[in-house]
Amino acid sequence: MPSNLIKIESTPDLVEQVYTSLLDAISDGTLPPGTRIMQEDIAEQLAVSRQPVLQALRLLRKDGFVRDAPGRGVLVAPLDVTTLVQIYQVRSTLDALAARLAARGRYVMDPSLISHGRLAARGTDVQAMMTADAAFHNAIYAASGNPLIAQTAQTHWHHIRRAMGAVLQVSTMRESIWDEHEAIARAIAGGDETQAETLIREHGGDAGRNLAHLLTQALFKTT
Amino acid sequence: MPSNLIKIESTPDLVEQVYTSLLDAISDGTLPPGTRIMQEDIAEQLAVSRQPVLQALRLLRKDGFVRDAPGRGVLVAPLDVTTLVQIYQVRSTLDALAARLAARGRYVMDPSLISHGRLAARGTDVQAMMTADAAFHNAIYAASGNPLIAQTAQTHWHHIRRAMGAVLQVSTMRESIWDEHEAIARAIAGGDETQAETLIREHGGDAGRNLAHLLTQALFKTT
DNA sequence: TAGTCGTATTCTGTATACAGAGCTTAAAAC
DNA sequence: GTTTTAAGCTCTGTATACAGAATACGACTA
Repeated sequence: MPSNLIKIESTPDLVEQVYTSLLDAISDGTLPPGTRIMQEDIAEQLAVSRQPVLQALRLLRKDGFVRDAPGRGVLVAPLDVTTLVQIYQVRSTLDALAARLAARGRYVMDPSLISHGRLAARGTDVQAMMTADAAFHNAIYAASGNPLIAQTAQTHWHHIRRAMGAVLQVSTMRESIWDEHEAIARAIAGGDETQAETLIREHGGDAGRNLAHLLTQALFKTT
Repeated sequence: MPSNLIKIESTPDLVEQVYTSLLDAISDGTLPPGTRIMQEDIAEQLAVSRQPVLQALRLLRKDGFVRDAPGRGVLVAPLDVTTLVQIYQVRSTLDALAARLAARGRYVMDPSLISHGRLAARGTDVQAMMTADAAFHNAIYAASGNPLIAQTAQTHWHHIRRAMGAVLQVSTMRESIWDEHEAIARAIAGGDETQAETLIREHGGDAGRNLAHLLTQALFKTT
């Protein structure tokens, strides 16, 4: 029996659902930093018992999205610039590793990733810009052949998305980053590991400094 | 009231205890790869209910120490060389980042870390060797000022420890690595970021290749 | 009026109870 | 004898129940 059937593995798993639901709410700002989270509230809103909520919160705590408020349950983790800079440091490094590995394999990227990105960058849909950016970087992670990179970066991505949402500035996603992306893709396809690594490291450094700067301003403004 | 009392914060937290207990057992080989884990067994052995065990297993799954065996609960993750190489890739990269940051701060390492390491390397206590090695690298992580690095590396450390246990070879920890360590420490103290990064990257690459090689042999031998 | 003690409420973490899904085994049919 | 089907068992995931800890509020005292 050849059977090219797709494996079925959609176990609903309430914990997983609660996890993604809360993660989305935290990432997109529905649950702002500092919000106190009570298990019972969440459970009621999602129409499940407290049990899956408890477990999901524990996972979120491990990822740094919520933190303990001893005696008062958990809080949505505050957004601070220091943490963001640290995340960017690690992310840029992993990006560099992924780019090097992808270049070693002379990975040729789908050109539509870049053209779509340019298109989004010229528009006003911030959501689309972020999606295109993520797609570009995810392609490199996948090409690296090391799933650990993608997995780690995925978590970072949500943190960054949260910071971006707080900044609200479209300028974060200027179109010139797609020139950088294109250069990176070229270096990878050409097998120039050093060049690819250098370019993506600068790229990440710029993005990190930029976002940190904007976030600082945003936090000052509201204070 | 001056009160120099130590802050009390030892919440026993059964989940945490079960987590570390299981993690230790997996890391040191008490629970070998492929072992089937049943919640009820663990709960009974640790004299807790199934609830904390369930949550601890979920955390371990997120870290990659156990994996789903649909319909049969969870299994201790198998040890395969590919995964180990991937872990070393990420770990080496993070080490390089940490070394660069530490060098930027011209961090001067406690010399006893190295002298103790040399002492351990000359002995036969494998446990002591691994502890000394971990202490050296952790010092660099701490000096980097980026807690995210230490946190991620901590998980990797347990994976590596597991592989080392399977290899059982003392030669893994040859004394010459402490020459490398010393050179790294010197580069960091001298503020030579590039040198520190290069050295620790080679160091990690060597260690990774070496361990992967030994693990391959060990796995073949038992098969 | 201010401070301190006590009580009540609230929320978490753990234990027990329940229901569903999958595997195993045994029996029956071809 | 082999294959298929059905029943029983086992194990997980979720819900409910229970107990402990911390906070907040109110009353009492100085």
